[in-house]
Amino acid sequence: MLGNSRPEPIPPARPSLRKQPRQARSRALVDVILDATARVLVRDGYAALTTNAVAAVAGVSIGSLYQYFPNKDALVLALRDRHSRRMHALIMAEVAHWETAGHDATLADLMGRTLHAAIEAHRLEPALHKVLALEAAHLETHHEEDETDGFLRALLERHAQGPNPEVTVPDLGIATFIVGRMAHALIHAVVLDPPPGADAHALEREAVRAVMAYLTA
Amino acid sequence: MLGNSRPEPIPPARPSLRKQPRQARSRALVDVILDATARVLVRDGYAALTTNAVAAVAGVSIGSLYQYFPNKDALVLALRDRHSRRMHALIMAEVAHWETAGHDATLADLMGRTLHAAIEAHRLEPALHKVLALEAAHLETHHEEDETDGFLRALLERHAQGPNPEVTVPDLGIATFIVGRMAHALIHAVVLDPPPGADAHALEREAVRAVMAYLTA
DNA sequence: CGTAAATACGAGTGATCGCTCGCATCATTG
DNA sequence: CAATGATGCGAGCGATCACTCGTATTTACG
Repeated sequence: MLGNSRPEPIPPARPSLRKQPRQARSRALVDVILDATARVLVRDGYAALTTNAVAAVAGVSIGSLYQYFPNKDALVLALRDRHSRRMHALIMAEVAHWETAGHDATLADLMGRTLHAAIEAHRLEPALHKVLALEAAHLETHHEEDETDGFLRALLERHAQGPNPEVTVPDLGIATFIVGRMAHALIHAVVLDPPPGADAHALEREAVRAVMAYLTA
Repeated sequence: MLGNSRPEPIPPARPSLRKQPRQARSRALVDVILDATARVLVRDGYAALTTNAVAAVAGVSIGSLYQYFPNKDALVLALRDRHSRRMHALIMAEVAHWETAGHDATLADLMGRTLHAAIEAHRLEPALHKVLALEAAHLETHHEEDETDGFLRALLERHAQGPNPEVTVPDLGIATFIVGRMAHALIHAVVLDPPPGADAHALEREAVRAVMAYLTA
């Protein structure tokens, strides 16, 4: 025995949780730490985010923090994951809600509802979302957008077929790409950075109009 | 005399150049330092950007660097300014070029040319532009976008008047906002983050189509 | 050429901060 | 009620890095 009793011989490429919190108190601890991370991030920005500050704001010891997060980036990544999951859940709840109700909506209707749901989801924690989008963009990208793109593509394909297609775009792959980027940018613009004094409803209406105009031009 | 001979009693809010480079060699030095900043930024990212590294890559002393830049942020800000000015100059050269030639182009034509010029400008130093957009977004915003917005608004206004307006959008203020964000996002998507295997020309065409579809829907 | 100003230098300093480690406390299990 | 593992603690280490300051070199200019 060479005395090497490390439980993790090879650190995982994706820095996530170092140790699984088993008991209830430790699970609560992880949540409290992520809450504190969000507060520091929103209040002081990424540059001022130190592990010591997070621990202090969370009211836990720096040692406890490192029981569950291998490094500083893991903290932000975990927070972003939690935030993404919450937004995604919100959107999917909306979508599920329609499907129980009437079917066969027009593309304009579906797109309007989808964008509206996405916009509402962005209003969950807009300040946090803005900081994450602005200052955590250099961290490894996650798959939120991939999922969104899949959803979008399916929606477009469904309405580009049949005898009277509503979607008149030449290339569905490119169209998905363009619409994805457009929608993302417009949602952020409308929710996180609206021009001063503008009406939120009008902005949303125009964002939907922009997407639909492209698809059905 | 209390011996306080500091030339800058109050540090400027905007950290720019600490001292004006007067001689040719010092002007060259500033340029070399900004070049080095760009290289380090592109190669290693913002997190790894240290003033010592920049000085080393530039082949100058750390002391010389601080003769002209009051702090690290000033370095990045100055680089971004230089980069913006170069891009802006490229675009304006294009615009001036049309105006000497024929007039009275259609909106679709003008918008296509404008977006094309912007896209070409983004191809100047795409890697640098990407890093700046992604990792220097938290620094104070500059006025590049304000200028672009002014240009855009003038363009729209010119084509929203008269008996047969090409622009059919309800509110010009909102339209400028929407088009500005759309164009910005699509240009970045097309130049800095195109989907693998996609044709650059097709992407550009669709970007223009998207903008025009919104304006003339 | 002489002198003063401008420029260039780089070792070193002070402060910050990510992270460890040895120990205390709490929960679980038999 | 042990005994064992899980959890929690926080002083402090080690490394990094922005930035200073005293000095050396170069240029401008009469």
